[in-house]
Amino acid sequence: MNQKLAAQRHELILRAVRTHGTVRLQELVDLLGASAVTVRRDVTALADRGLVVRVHGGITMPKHAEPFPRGPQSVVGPAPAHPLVGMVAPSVEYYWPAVIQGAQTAVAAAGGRLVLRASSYDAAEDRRRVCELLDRGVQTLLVAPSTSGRAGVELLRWLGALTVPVVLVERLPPPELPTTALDAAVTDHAIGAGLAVRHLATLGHRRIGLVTSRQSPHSDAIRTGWTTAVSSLELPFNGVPVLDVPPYGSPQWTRAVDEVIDECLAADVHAVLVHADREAIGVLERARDRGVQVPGDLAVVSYDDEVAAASDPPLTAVRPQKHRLGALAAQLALARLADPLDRPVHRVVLWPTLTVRESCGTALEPQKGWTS
Amino acid sequence: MNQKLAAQRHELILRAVRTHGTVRLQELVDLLGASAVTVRRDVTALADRGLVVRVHGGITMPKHAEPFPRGPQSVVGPAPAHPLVGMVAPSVEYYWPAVIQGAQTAVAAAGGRLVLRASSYDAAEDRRRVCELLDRGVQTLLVAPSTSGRAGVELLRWLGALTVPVVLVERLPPPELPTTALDAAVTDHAIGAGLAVRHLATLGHRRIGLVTSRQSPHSDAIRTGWTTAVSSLELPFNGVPVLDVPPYGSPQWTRAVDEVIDECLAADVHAVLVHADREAIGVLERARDRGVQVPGDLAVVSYDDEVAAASDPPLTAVRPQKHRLGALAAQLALARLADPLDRPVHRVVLWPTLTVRESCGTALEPQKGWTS
DNA sequence: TCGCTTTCGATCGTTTCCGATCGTTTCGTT
DNA sequence: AACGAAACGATCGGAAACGATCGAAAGCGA
Repeated sequence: MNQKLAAQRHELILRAVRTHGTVRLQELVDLLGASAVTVRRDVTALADRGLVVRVHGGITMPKHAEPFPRGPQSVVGPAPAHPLVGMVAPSVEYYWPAVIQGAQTAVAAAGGRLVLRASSYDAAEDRRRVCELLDRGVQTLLVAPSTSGRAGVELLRWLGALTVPVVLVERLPPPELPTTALDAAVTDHAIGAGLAVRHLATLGHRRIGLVTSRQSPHSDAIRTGWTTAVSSLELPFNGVPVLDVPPYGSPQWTRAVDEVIDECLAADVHAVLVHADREAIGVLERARDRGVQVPGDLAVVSYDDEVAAASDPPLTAVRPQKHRLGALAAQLALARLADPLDRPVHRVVLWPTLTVRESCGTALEPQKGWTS
Repeated sequence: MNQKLAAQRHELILRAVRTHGTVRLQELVDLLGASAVTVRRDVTALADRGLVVRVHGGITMPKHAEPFPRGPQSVVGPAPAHPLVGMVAPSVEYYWPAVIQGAQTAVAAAGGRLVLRASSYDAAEDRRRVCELLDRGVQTLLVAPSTSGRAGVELLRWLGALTVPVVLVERLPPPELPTTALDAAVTDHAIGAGLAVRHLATLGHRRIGLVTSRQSPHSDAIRTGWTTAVSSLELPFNGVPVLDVPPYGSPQWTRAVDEVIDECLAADVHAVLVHADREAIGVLERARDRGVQVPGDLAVVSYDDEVAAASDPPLTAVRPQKHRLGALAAQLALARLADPLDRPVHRVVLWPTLTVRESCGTALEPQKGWTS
């Protein structure tokens, strides 16, 4: 017929699925006079908003709970005796080993087996790894996918449509997909950053800097946590350095750390939160080389307590509960496996803890000019 | 008939097996008009999901499992032999009985005992009840305190400083106390409201009203959920009534409901989300008295599926998982009791589910044409 | 009018679904 | 226990649907 606006097409699609219950995509093409790819686009848009459900070859109404309050039909046969659980972690070098061990422990405790595939912060590779695991025959999945960009949204959409239960680890569905009904276990890194800021504040610091490493998916949360804590404690922002540094060991590394130390001291900032142990240790090393006293001249809190205890001086560190998080995610998956239908979506948030060591100095020297 | 979508076939198969109890595969071939191998594939897929049970030559209903198939799980570490768990609920008439029962079953399953004290949405009384329970010797507490106002903040601060573990139920610390390190189990009422709005939208409504009851602590969350859903679905706001009504049965009740109905019909709004079953049932009654057809003239979704099934017509309702929530809170408390120090703060969020009944007029008779 | 963004459509390679065939297994009857 | 009929599982090929990419057309602001 003639050109229609997107909103009109959506309305017609909804009307059709409403009256027929299920509609074939080809029928929509005839009905709307638009091309198949356009109809597909419309349909995915509606599905993202939770108004229809995509099936191969067409769409149906969203399926909700049965009107008849029948007894828990739940158990699909008792939970398998030896469940095979798959896991896709974006890295096995940094942060994730502890999470993986936690999941491993929990799965083993339930008499099952965990099969791991490593990915590399890339949506396409994440998907390939998941496919491998499905071929391998896993009954449920723990995934920490890349959620950024269009590919990330696409991946989440795909994960949400799998037939095996999926639990997101340290990830939440992006805001474009508000109704993606996946269980998730995450750490509240913003709270963690807040813990560090508050600790430094109780030690008497008022000007507290922040150093994050580029390309970490948690940096954003840490930055917002730092910001809200600083503002809710009514600490000053202006002049306080907030810096990104390149990866530890890269060519520009030393220069970047020097810059951090210089900017802090120049801005009368004697306390910093540094994201990631490696980077914090690097700051410690460089400070020692240059004769900057830690914690005397500069108090340092590390975010992410991997090797912080072994530094010199030992680093006070925010400790995400990675082992517990992994175990929790595995428990969520196993529980969902035992009751895939009636069980509502679970979203669990763990707080990090703060481990106080020596890099902040226990005592606060009496501040001059302590006002208001 | 001719070609059907996979989802349609699955639906028909489920319907057939539900009405007949057991179906021969050949009957399904005739019913669906598909080849035997296709039917077999469908049946296999359904059996994998646990929806039917395969037998030679056909399928049967899955045998219903025992009501509480949950095994002991997730609680790590030795818990006290017979823990005494205290609980303070703000009401024992509305919403809370199911939560209390859930906590009761979980505590009993762990070999402990639950001691309940009822309060009444008042911070001072909440505190008195907690004190009574502490005198009674409880080892851990489930509390749903009043969090509003200065008294609420004060109460939360006090709860956070108690020596026994405290788990908040359906409450979070107020934003003034962002670091109050209490475990909590809450329902995401905003998501629940979104579910209702989306359901009405798929049924074709674009102007969707909202009726909340005053003085309910959940009303705010429901209102924001309604708002975000309406805006993310690009539904209209202007002219759509958003109303507060006095408690059901109060003197102004009838007048308020009349006003709701009048405003809706005057604004061309034929769908409303009503917070709380009682109020929704009141709307239904008044509509019937006045000759307003439900769902013909006005589709109603109730928030909070207590008695919604028994109304006339039965109400489609958003169902917070109260029983599970209570059980979850109790498990959190027991786990904290077993490991009071290292265990990080746990915040668990449950999504409600939507139970579709008749008050919205699903209206679509899905495909006749098969024998009964 | 130009340039930018958004929206829609055509094409192509890939995936998924469906049906036919064939050999094997299971059930009921003798 | 033996037999035949029905049901089952595996494999293959064709057809439809899907996703990705690119390009054209329309809307919008300067």
